[in-house]
Amino acid sequence: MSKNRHLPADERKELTVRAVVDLCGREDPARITTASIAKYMKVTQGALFRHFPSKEAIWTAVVEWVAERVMQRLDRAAQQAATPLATLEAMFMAHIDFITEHPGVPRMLMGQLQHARPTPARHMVQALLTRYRQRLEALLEEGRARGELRADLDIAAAATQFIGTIQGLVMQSLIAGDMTQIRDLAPGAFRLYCQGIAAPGSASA
Amino acid sequence: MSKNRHLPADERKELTVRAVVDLCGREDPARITTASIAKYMKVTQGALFRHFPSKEAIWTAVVEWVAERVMQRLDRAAQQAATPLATLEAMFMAHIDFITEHPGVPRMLMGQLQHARPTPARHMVQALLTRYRQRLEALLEEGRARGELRADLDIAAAATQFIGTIQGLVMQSLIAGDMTQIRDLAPGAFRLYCQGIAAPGSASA
DNA sequence: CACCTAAGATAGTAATTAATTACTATCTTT
DNA sequence: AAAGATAGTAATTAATTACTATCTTAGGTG
Repeated sequence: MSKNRHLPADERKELTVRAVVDLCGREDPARITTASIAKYMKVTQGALFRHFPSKEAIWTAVVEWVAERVMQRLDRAAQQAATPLATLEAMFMAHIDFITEHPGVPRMLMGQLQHARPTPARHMVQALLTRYRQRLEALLEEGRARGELRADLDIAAAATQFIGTIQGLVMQSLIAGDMTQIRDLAPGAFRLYCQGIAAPGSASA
Repeated sequence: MSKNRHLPADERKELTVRAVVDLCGREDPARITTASIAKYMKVTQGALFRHFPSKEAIWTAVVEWVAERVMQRLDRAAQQAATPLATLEAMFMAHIDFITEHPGVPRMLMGQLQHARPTPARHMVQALLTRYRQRLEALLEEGRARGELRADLDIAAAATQFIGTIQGLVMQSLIAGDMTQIRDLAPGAFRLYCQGIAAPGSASA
C-alpha cells in the first residue's frame, strides 16, 4: 500500500470500484456523481477520467467486480455441501453474507436493472442473474432426481422463488432502512422456501 | 373529456400522474425529468408547475395514486374469496393484474425505495408496504388457526415470502425486459408458495 | 357581448452534471 | 541524475436540470 497519493492505475481503479460499492450503501445509485465518488476517494473529480473513459465505464467495472465476487462466493459455498438441498442452503447463506458485507450491492443491481436502455452494465447484470438461475435449476433438477425434492417440483418457479426470497428480504430491509437485519431474517426465509420445494415427509420439511 | 387544451386543474393533475406512471414503464424513474413528463403530455414544462409546487410533489402524488389503486384492488379481491388461502390467491392475482396493467409501477416503487433520505414519497411507499404486510399477516394467522396452513408456519417469513414471490417475478421480467410474461409465470409461482405454507396433506399442497 | 380568471406559452434563471483542458507532481528507467 | 511516463490538480466547458417571471389565450359568467 503506497502512501495514498499517486497510486498505480490498477489500485486506483480498484479503489474507485470499492468506493462506488460503498456509496451505493448509503445513497441512491442514480444520484451518485463523479464528483461524489471523487470526494469519497479524496481525489479530484477529473482524476477519475485518467482511469475510466466515461462514467458508464465506472458502472461497468463495478458490476463486473460484483459479479466476480458473488459467483466466487457461490462457488466456494457450493463445494463444501453434500446434497443439492444443502448446496442450495449454502448458496443462500453465502449470498446473504455477501449482502451484509456489501449492503449497497442490492441497490446497485436494482439500480442497473432500472435502466431501460441496454447499457453494458445492465447487460452484465442480466448475464449474472441468468448464470445464477442456470446454476440453481441444475441443482434443483438434481435434487428432484435424487428424491430430495418434490417429484412434481416446478424447476423454473423454484429458481425464481429462490431469488425472490432473497429479494423479499432485501426489500424488507430497505423498508426498514436497516440492511443488517437481513441476516436474522434469512434462516426463517430459507426454511419456508425449503418447505415449498422439499419432498413431502422429508426430514427438512 | 374536454378538447385537450386548457383542462381544469383536477384533470390535469390526474393526467400528469398517469403520464408519470406510463413513463415509468419505459424508462428509469430516476431519469424522468419534468421536461420529459411535459413532452409526453404535450404541454410545456413550465405548465406543470401551475399544478404542482415541485417535482417531489409530483412523485408524492404518483405514489398516492398507486397506493390507493393497489389497496382498492386488494380489498375488492379479498372480499370475493371464502377461505384465507383463497383470499391470498385472489390478492396475489389482483396484484399481478395491476402490474400487467401498469408495468411501470414496480419500477416506480423500487425507484422510490432507492432514495436513502426519507422523502415523502418514500415514506408513503413504506407505509403502503407495511399496511400490505399487516393484512397478509392477519390472513396468514387466520389460515393457520383454521388448520388450512401449517401449524408451525412462520407468519412473518410467510408475509415476506409473499411479497418476495411477486418481487421475484418482477425481477425475472425486468431481466427479460418484458413485463407481460409475469402473468404467465404467476400461477406457478403462487402454487409453489402455497406448497410452502399449506398444511401437509391439505388439498392445495 | 365584454370581462375576468384559470391554464398554458414563452423565455428566462441558477445550480449541477460529465467531460476536457493545460499544467504540475511523482515515479521509473537507464 | 536526466528524461520520459504516469497520476493528479485546478479550472473550465457545454448541456441539462428544476424552477420562475411575464405574457397570452381560452372559456365560463353576468
